[in-house]
Amino acid sequence: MDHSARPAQAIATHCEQRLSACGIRPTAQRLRIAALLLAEPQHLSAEQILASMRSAGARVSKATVYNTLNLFAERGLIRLLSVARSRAWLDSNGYAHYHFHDVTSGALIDVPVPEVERRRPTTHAPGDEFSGVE
Amino acid sequence: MDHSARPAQAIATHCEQRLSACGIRPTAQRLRIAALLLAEPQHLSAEQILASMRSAGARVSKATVYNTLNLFAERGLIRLLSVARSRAWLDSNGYAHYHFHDVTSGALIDVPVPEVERRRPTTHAPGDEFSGVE
DNA sequence: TTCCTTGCAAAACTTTTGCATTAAA
DNA sequence: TTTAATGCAAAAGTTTTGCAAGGAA
Repeated sequence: MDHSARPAQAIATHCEQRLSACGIRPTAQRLRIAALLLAEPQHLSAEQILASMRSAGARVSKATVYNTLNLFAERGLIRLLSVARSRAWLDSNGYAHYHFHDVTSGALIDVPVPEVERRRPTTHAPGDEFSGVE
Repeated sequence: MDHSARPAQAIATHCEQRLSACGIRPTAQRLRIAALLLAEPQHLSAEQILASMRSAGARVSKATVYNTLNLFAERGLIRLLSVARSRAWLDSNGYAHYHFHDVTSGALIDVPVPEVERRRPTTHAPGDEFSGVE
């Protein structure tokens, strides 16, 4: 008898519901990728996902993994943990500050610490949306 | 008369001192890269630095830019703003948490919000060093 | 001279794209 | 059947590496 907290069938059903809720057709590959990412909180690179799926016997291509990840991120199902397409370097001896990531433009905006602490519920420009806190 | 806050000469001297303080020989290319990064807080990609230097008339190669940036980061002069060599994807509907980046192993560690709030001055494993807050 | 730095080109690696094939509604 | 998703391979983009040439101590 299987004593694991969440049987495979329950996970599959859960993933299917979440994909459908986002208007994503639940294909076999997408369900497997979703199961990996949504089963428990974790950070995976595209390469890790590909390797994991293949070692589990799934036939899947790099392109599909990237397509799927980008689709999931676009629909808000997952989040991308790297800010820019390329890496960014900055002076470490500057003032203490947070980074705000403008998801639309990809820009990275410095915000001084006091400003964040004091004005938590602040105003937004029209159309601004809250994406998440890193 | 030049009314800019920091004359070019002052910036150059300042950069030279900071490089020397880190045991980095202050060559022409390194000083130009340092001037870009240290003049004011900003985030630059390697490509932006290269383009900026070349449009300013400097003769510099990609390899030198990367070598220099990696050297600066290694010596603690600047910081790298992307966590992993590759991008990472994660479930956005997980619990609220921070990310701790293990600089040595490159691992990304989840830490629940309450744990951070309550135990700010916590213990460290021997050899752990504090790298910075993002 | 000796050691370190640089530039160039090629290699390694990550992500995207084009297109024929396959699977889902 | 009609549309959308997949796999493959090639392309595009980013970062690293090897090595000869150049510069500083």
